[in-house]
Amino acid sequence: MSEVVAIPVLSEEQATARLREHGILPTQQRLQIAQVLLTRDQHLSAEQVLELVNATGKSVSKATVYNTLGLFAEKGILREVNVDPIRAFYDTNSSAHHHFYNVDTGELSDIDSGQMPVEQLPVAPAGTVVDEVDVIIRVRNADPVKP
Amino acid sequence: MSEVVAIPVLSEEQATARLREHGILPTQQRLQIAQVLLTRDQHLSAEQVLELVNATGKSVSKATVYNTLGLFAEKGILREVNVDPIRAFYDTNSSAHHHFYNVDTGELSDIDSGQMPVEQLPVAPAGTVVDEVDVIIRVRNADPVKP
DNA sequence: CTGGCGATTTAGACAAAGTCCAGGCAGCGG
DNA sequence: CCGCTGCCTGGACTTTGTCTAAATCGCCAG
Repeated sequence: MSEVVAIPVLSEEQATARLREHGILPTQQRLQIAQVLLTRDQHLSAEQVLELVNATGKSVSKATVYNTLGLFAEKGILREVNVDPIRAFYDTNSSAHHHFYNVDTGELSDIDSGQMPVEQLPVAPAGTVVDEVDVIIRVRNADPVKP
Repeated sequence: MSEVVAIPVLSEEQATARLREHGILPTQQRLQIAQVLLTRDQHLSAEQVLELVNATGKSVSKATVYNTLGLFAEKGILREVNVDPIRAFYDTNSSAHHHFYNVDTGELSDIDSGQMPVEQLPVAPAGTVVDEVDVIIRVRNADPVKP
């Protein structure tokens, strides 16, 4: 028989509220996605979201997952993180914070905001305004032994 | 008739020297790539490098360009910059510095190192060591008028 | 309740960036 | 000059993401 994995989901009411707060029309599929995503702070790629949603039973198409993640990011529910040139990650913690990226494992983790001093920003190039500041600290697994 | 564009290239001697400094065997193709890349500070995607090299007459295959850029990055001649999930950029300025990324134009520009205060780094997760710190400041074109 | 309409969703075709592979070539050590 | 090792190549392949045309949904006016 197939393995049953409990996937934690947000209640429909909570998900609906989150979407409305951000001016997003809560459709069936968007709720589906919001419910699996917004349960906790996590970093997922689009493909992972697709699998996760479909694992809950109700399936959502690939195109919709991509559209929805893009919409959520635009509306500020999610934050897109670019660390790997081959795929984007979406961070459910949309508050200002930075990331560690383990290049060996591909793991992404948040940097406690208190640990990263608010740095003084340089002036943006003429004709442009700052949109967002991303700090990525790339880390490697420490060699267990070193001669 | 076709337009003739002068592509500045490094001399073969200089390119050879740069490769040897970094412990890279200077083959025909690697020199070709080094000569067009290392003439000045620039930010290029792999596809752009491919076009650029082939525009000089001597052609190099796609696989070799990818392999070589990866090798150069590993050996510290280039720095890989991830700003856009759909393609990687290679920065010929390998010294420590950060970037502005214009999300409207896709333009990447260096941040003068004096303008970006050396921030105190947070402690890396257990079992890992810091490899590199990337700061990307995303900017948008300023709206020319705003009521 | 019913019709209509714009927004949303869908499957699947398509595109772009990058990787892999098997075969051929190059250049160096002997 | 020979052979070994590493390098290069074209082309097939993979992965991630986008596009399209058609079906469906949600919701309001009548």
